[in-house]
Amino acid sequence: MQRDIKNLPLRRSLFPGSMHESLIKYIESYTTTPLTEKEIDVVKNAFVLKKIRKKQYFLQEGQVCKYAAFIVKGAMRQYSVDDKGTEHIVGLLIENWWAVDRESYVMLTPSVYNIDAWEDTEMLVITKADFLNHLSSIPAINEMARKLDENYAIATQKRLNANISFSAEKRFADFANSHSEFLQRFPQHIIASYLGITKETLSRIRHQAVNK
Amino acid sequence: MQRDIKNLPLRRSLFPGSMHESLIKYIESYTTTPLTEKEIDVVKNAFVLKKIRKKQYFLQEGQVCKYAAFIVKGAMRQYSVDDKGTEHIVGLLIENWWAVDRESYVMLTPSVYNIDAWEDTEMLVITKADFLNHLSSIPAINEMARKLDENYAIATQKRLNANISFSAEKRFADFANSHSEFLQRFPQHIIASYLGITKETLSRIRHQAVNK
DNA sequence: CGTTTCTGTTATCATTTATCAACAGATTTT
DNA sequence: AAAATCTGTTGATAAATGATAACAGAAACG
Repeated sequence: MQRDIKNLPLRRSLFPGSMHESLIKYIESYTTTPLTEKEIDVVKNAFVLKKIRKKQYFLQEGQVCKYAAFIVKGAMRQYSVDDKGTEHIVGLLIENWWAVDRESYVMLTPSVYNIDAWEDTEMLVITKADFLNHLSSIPAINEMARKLDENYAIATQKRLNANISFSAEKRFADFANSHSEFLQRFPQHIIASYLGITKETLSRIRHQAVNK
Repeated sequence: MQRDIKNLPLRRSLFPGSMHESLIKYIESYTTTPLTEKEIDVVKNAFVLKKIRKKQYFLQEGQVCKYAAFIVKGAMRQYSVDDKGTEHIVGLLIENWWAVDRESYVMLTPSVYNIDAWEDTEMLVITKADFLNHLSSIPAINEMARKLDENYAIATQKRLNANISFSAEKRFADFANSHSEFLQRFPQHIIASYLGITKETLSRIRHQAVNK
């Protein structure tokens, strides 16, 4: 049985400097105006360390997505489940990505997605309220958030275009080219679902690709 | 032959008040802090009226998308073209929508998409430079831009999830429910392409749906 | 007006992909 | 160590969708 995230204690890091380094680096990679010392402290205090183990839920369908999570270490997947119980992967998430259902987090509506940990995962999480109270006045943070939204919109449109335009074989080839890191972290049936095909079809596609 | 947009003259509206009303209303619908009189003037002067006729290109594959366009009246489509010359519709755009390839506009890279007018169309356009120079200091504009990106990212993810999760029949049913206005503006083969299926398949799906 | 283009339907056949089932090696759990 | 689960493959068959072609009414065009 998977345990629910709400049963786990939140706690602030005992060593505030160590855990947040990758987040600070990440933010600064997205902005022209570097963070001041004060702002770095604000960020470190606003984000809270949370660890979840493999198979544990970060978000379950029907819940409001309370946290946005920056993944420090680990791997997660975001997916919907249809009438027949089949899972459809809409996102694969690893280090230096964000785990959040933006629709639910922003609109405070129940999510149609599940997010769970594929590997033991360490995240830095923040609620919408804490974000608004502590971070929305920091220019670099806003700049990053803007660019993230922009990049996300662009990436999702590309993926959509690939799905309506290309064959399963070409979609996999493109995916293997641009996201080879995922191939090593997730098994084939997860990749297949991400591409919108069955695991059997992907297995055959790969086999054919070898003989070319 | 389709004429290219760059051959057409740009001109500022002779009656600055009349043409920009829908844009001002649109902006204010997205923001909590209303525009000041001065800001309204800045907006009216920054956006330039452009009319294009049916079938004319607003953007061609290979070009950098120089303009972001707010559609005042008319209908457009955004699409890619594959090896075989088949068009794949990635977006259908009508009044109160934006016509722009965000990736190209933001990154200044050549676009992989075409955008053309399906009906005679009136737009208010702005270059990235003019946006940065004149509008980026207006809080309401930034608030709107943020929310637009947010909404766009959410909507595209929904469409992507539908594409990897649902049958063509269900995708069309959902589309007909949530976007009935498009059914009246665009012919079936355009809708089919938007859904990622052929026009023949859509024709059969619709016929089956009647007998249920 | 006649002609052309556009739109939508239907039929036939081909291709792609899904479904179901069985299996084996690897990994995890107990 | 044994049992259970996970992962990937393969075969047989079914279902969904695409490709091609032909056709007819509607709309646009010269």
